[in-house]
Parts: sequence; C-alpha cells; structure tokens
Amino acid sequence: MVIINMAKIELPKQYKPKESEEQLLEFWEKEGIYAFDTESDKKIYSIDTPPPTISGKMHIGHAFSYAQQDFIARFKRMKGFNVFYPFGTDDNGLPTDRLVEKTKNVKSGDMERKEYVKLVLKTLEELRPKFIADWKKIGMSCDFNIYYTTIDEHCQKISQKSFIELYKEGREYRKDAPTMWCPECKTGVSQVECEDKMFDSFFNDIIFRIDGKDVIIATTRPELLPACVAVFYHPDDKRYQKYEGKTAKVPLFDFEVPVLPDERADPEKGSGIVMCCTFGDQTDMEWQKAHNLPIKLALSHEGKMTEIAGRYSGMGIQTARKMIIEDLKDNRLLISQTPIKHAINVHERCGTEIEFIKSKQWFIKYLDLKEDMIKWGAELNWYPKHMKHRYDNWVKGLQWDWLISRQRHYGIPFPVWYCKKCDEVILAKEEDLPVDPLEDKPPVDKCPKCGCAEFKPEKDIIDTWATSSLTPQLCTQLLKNKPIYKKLFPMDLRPQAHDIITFWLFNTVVKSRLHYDKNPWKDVVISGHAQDPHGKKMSKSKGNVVDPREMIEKYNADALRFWAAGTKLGDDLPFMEKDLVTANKTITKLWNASKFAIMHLEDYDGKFDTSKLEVIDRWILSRMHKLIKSCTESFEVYEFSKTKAEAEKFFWQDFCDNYMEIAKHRLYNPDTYGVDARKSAQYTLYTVVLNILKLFAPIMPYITEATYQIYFAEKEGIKSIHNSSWPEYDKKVIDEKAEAAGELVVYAVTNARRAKSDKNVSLKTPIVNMVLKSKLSNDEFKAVERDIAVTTIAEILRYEQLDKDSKIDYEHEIEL
RNA sequence: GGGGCUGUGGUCUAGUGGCUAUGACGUCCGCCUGACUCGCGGGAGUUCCCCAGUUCGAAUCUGGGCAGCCCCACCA
Repeated sequence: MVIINMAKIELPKQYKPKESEEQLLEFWEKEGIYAFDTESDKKIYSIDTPPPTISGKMHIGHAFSYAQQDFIARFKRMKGFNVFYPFGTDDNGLPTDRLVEKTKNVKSGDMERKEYVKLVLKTLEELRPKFIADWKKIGMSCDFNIYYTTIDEHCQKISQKSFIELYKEGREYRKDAPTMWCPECKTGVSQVECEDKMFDSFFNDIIFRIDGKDVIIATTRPELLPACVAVFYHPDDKRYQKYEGKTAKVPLFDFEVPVLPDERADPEKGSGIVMCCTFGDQTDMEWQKAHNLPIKLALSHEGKMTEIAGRYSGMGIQTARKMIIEDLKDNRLLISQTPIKHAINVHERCGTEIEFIKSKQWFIKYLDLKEDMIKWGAELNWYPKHMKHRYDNWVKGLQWDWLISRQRHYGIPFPVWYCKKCDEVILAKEEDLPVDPLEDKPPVDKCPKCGCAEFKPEKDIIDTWATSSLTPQLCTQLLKNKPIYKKLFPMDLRPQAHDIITFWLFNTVVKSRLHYDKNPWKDVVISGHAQDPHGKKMSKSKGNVVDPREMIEKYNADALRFWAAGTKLGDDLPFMEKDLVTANKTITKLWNASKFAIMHLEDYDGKFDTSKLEVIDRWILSRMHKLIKSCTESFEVYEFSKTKAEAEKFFWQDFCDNYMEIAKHRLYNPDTYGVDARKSAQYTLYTVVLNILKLFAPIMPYITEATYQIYFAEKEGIKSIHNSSWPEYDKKVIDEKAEAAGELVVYAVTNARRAKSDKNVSLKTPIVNMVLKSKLSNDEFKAVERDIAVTTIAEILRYEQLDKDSKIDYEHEIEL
C-alpha cells in the first residue's frame, strides 16, 4: 500500500484577490523585486515610461495602455534583462495649472508667481501619493524609487539647460509674430494643443463699396472688420477682374483697402470675394506676408476689441459681433444671414476659440528639418508598423516652428534676462541652474553688447512639452552619478498610446536629435485606446467613461490587465464589464488547477528520470514546448495578446479539460497503476503548472505570484515568480509520436463524452463496449490504452489499426 | 480634401492562400465526473461588407465600391 499525503499544505479554499493583491504589493516593494540593479553587468532593457499627468485620477485608457507596457517590462525581466523602468509624473503644464485654479478656487494671474507656484507645489504634494498608488495597484512593475516629476528641480535644470544649448546652437529665436492664442488661458498655444469643435454660426453677406459699386462679401467674423487690410478675388474670376488696382471701402468703419488677386481665394465659396483681416485665420496670415500688408490688431490678449474697433473697443468678441451685425443691419449693409455649422479651432484644454494674436514668443526653429525628421522616424522600429504613417503625416503637415513660450505663471521659467537698453539676451550660467529670472539676478553686471547695467527678466515659462520631450534625459540622468548611467541612453523602448505620436513622440525625437544627433530609443510600441462598449471614444462629455479604480475594487487588477491583453497591439478595445467576469473565471480556474496540482505534489521530491515518462505525459509536455516557442516569439515582437490567447487555450483546454482528467487516475491510485506512473504525472504536473504560471505572469502578476508563493517559490529557490526565468523552448521535448497518441486519447475521450451527453447521462456512466480505429500501431495504442479505458470508463476496449492510405484518420463505435 | 486602421456566427474576437473558419460571452440541451456550478459535457448558430480579378484553390492577394472609427488639414 502506497500512502499518499495530500493534507499537509494549507491551501486556502478560495483565492481572495483583494487581500492577496495588497499583501503582494507590499512584498514586492519590501523585497525590491522590481528594483533596477545599478551594479549589475546584466544586459539592460530601458523603458522611457510615459509620465501620466497628475490632473486628477487614472482613467481606463491609462489602465489599458500602462498595463500593456507593463506586460513587456515583466517579460523582459523574466528574459533576464536588468530592466530600467522608472516612473515619473507630469506635473508641469496647463492641465495641472487649471486643476489647481479649480480645486483651490484661485486665478493664477491674480497672484504673485512665486506665491502661486508654491500653492501648486503644495497641492501636488497632497495629490501625488494617492495618484501614484493607482499605478501601483494595477501592478506596474516600475522601480518607483527612480522617480521624477516634470516640475522638480532636477527636471527644471535639464529643461533650462536644453533651452540654453539649443539657443547656442542657433535653433531658438524670439520673435514678435502672430501666434495662436487662447484668450481664456491668456497664452500662446501650439498647433498640437488645438482641436476642432463644431459651432453654429452665420455666414453674413455684407456690402463693401468698390469703384462706386456694392460688392457682397461673405464672412463669419464681422467683428474683424476693423482689422481688414485687403480684399481678395481669384485671378481667373471674371466677375472681379475689373476691380484690380481699385480700393474697397470697409462698411461701418469707412476706410479703404486694396483689392488684390490671389489664388488662395476660392471663387466657389461665398461670393467668391473675400476680406483679409489680420488675423482671422491662417490664410489671412499668409496673405499678410505675401502681399506685405499692414498688421491691424482688432483683438487684445484678453480677447477684447482694441481701440481700432472704435466704439466697439473693450467689448468681448461675441458682444462685438452682435453689435456690429445690428449696426450693419441698421445701415442696410447686411444683405442676408445664412446659418451654418462649421468647425473652429479651439484650445483643447478649455474649448475656447483660438485667435491669432501678435506677441513676442520663443520658437525652436525646425521647419528646415522636415526631411531629416522623416529619416529619423524611419530609423525607429515601429510596433505596429503602420503607426509610422501618423508620424510622417504630421511632419509633412508642419507649418509652424515650435512655439515654446507660454504666458503663464506656473511652469519652468526661461533662464533668460534681457538688456533693458538693447534687448540683448542674457543666458543663465549652467552651474546656476535652475534659475528663476524673476527672483534671481543675471550672471553679468553689464550687458556685454552695450554696457547697460539694467536688465529685465523673462516672465514667460517654457511650454510643458518642451520639458516632457526630454523624458529620456529626465529619467536616465537620475542615475547620473552611477557608472551604469552611460549604458542607459539611447533607451530601448518608448511605450505610449497613438494619440500623442504627433507631439510627445515626435518632440522627443526632435530634441534628442538636436542635442545628441541620435534617436532617443530603438523601439516604439504604440497602444490603442479603451473605447466604450459600442466602439466609441470615451469622453467626459459623453458620460461614457469608466473608472478603472471602481473596476479593480469590484473585480481585481489581474482581471483588468487580462482584459487589456485581449487585443492586438495598437488596436482600440471596447470596454465591456462582462470581459472582467470572464477574466475572473480564468483567475479562479488558475487557482483551482494549481491547487489540484499542489495537492498532488506534496510528496514530490523533484527527482524523476524523464526517460520513464508516460506517453500521455510526453504528449502534454511536447505541446507545452510548442506553446512556449510560439508565446516567446509573439512576446518578442510585443504581441502579448497572442501569447495570452494561446496560453489561455492551452491551459484551459489541453491541460485542464483533457490532461488533468486523464492523469487524475494515476495520481490518485498508485496502488493500481504503479508508483512510477504517479511520479511521471507528478513531474509533468509540476513542470506544466509552473510554466503556465510563468507564461501568464506578465499579464496577471498577482494570481501567478500568489500561487507561486504557496509552493513553487521554495522548491525553485527564487523569491518571486517575477524574478524567475521565462520558460525556455526545448526541442528535445518535442515528441510527435506521443502527440499522435495523445490525439487519439483526446479523440476517444471526446467521443465518449459526446455519446454520454447524447443520452443525457452522467459522465460517470460506464461504456459497455468501445471500438477504436486509427493509424497508430498496436504497440502505440497499447501505451495509451489504459488512459483511454480509465478516463472514458470503458469496460471493453478494442483497437484496430487503419490502413496507411485510409482517408479516415479515426473511427469509433461506442455502446453504452 | 489628405492619411491611416477596421469590417469574420446575436456581441466581442483569432486567423495574411489550402483541414469540418479560433476562442470568449450569450443561447439551447444535459451532468453535482474524488480542483473548480466563477464548474463539466454536448448542440445550434457565420453569403468571413459588396463586386470584379489573380490562382488548381481566397476570409486571407490585386483593383473598384460601401460602411464605421481615428489622425491631420481646410473652415469666407
């Protein structure tokens, strides 16, 4: 009698994710499981983690995209890399600024810059720990000790240094030029910060006097009439050619402007003749430049009408528009109004219509580099490939140099003063950084150019993107004092979502090129977006947003990650709560299957001569190694969804539904089937379960670790599954003959089940008589005969070998 | 207007030339089989968006449509 002991290991009956996740987080942190080893010689894999904006809370899109990048980090770690995976928060910029204005109910403009910045930093201190906790909870395996915030001193220094260097390279200039301006935020904005919004408006047909005749001109912006500087028609437009060289009298304001031909005027639009106001839109600016027209400013920085608007000055845009339309009507200068819906550029942060206003701004000159930019993009490895099109498309469409100054209080100051007399730019000294010119003195006593001893500080701040485009420097320079620092840059990976290819990714490439003439990373991995269940974009205004924290609370982090692994890299994925239910089932199944295995492994000493393996064990092991090969190949090219799907299928179907059911009998009854048969199953169970856990570990770090800790950690002698090695494919384990035999077993078992199901009887019901036919030899059949008979409960089992040329591979007869 | 992605059973999804087209959810029928009812077994259900072509053979390649989504531009 062989005594088997299954009772010693204390196994919790159920997996309790909430308790488990909390404990494991602590364990990982305490043991430094994800710590970057600064002393190691191992190959480094460095990740330029996107710093999430601290403006509030994590949304489901974050959870989705950060989970995906974490899969990669964990995979690489198990592959033996020393993974450099820092964490930062983006606390710079308008979103933070507006968040503080809102929550603290202040206006930054009404406060001293110093005071205001203090308040923001204090608010951030309050918000940050809670915010970062969300990222830890979803199981991010960052080294949270390698941390930066884009507003801290370290980052200010690097950002200001970047500015100084680029200035010295001649890449930066300051210019009084029309720029896109947000009257609400009272700052210049760049091309990427704008978005389209549909508005109801009117096409107003108003009368200009040209050469003694009434000419109708259509406009949506009558309030810009005082800034009218010319009137344009298309050179081929016969209706208006006769007015060439004449002047047009602007209604209400009664001044004359030239009538000029220009191809940019579209004869099809409106009346075919158009007014040019400085500045209504981009074309106006082009016209102004091309025809060397004067610049008239009808709008102030606050979005109010200026003095050239005469009696309308001081009014807001909307009020002025209304008044002017009234007055045009009263003077019979307005022929008609056609209601239209049209898209207008608005500031994405506040939804305010963008105006073009002349102001002094800092730019990075880069329009001359468009061809190079395309080359730089082509040097990156894009995953998925097609995402590169977005980069190229953006570069081709670039029309402006990079506007980097912002007229806000909160942010990183320009390290610049100007000579009061000659406006010479005085840069801070590198060793003094970071500086705040409003507080600090310039590094010179006299202007080197004119000798003047008085200076004025730059009040503007550097746009947040000009800093966040330095993340590779921001994170790697945290380890500047360690020898390993040199090995961190260029980095291996930039993971991010596709919506910010055009700015964050693009800007980072540009900065890295301008500074180092090198790309900042080798690979870019682009994730998609989480969508609502109907495949629509989630947005606060639509009210279809899902809070990931609620979902983690209701289900668990692994379930959310499991969902995030459910789609091809780069694809958007609809969020459906039922997917989390499904995920939970897999988690439970994993727990139960492991529990079953561990129960049977209590007396297993790890020693087994694999030449004695049973055929059916060789079958599952062979299949497992094929799985390992495929999963590894998928993961290497960042296709984690394939890894997940294949591992899941193998686990659930091959292993649980088939293998375990077949092997059970040997495990429970060594007396009947022999100790070696049991040992063979134990070896297989140990190997397969451990490897399944490992394959799932990057996707579901909690359940796999929890299970690993109960049994395998001690046996394997490695503290955490996340520090263990990724399963390795072993060609020697592939056994086609065993697989063929296994297939016959599965065929027999499936058909036995079907026969019982057809009769609506329990699977326990014995089969009276079963005949099996296949191409396996009689000896090959013999090796699995017992497995078939026991699993199907067949009382009589006969076998016939089919002819080699038979068209049929299997045949069966079953009698219940 | 330019660019890109997608279009597979009721729903979501796998599948880049060749088996009865994958899996999940749902649905229907049955089963408490010594890990698991968050389970087990089985069934039904797909003109693989449409048209044409290439091919011995197409969900898969080519061309042309149609539809959805996203990005960019224009917006008098």
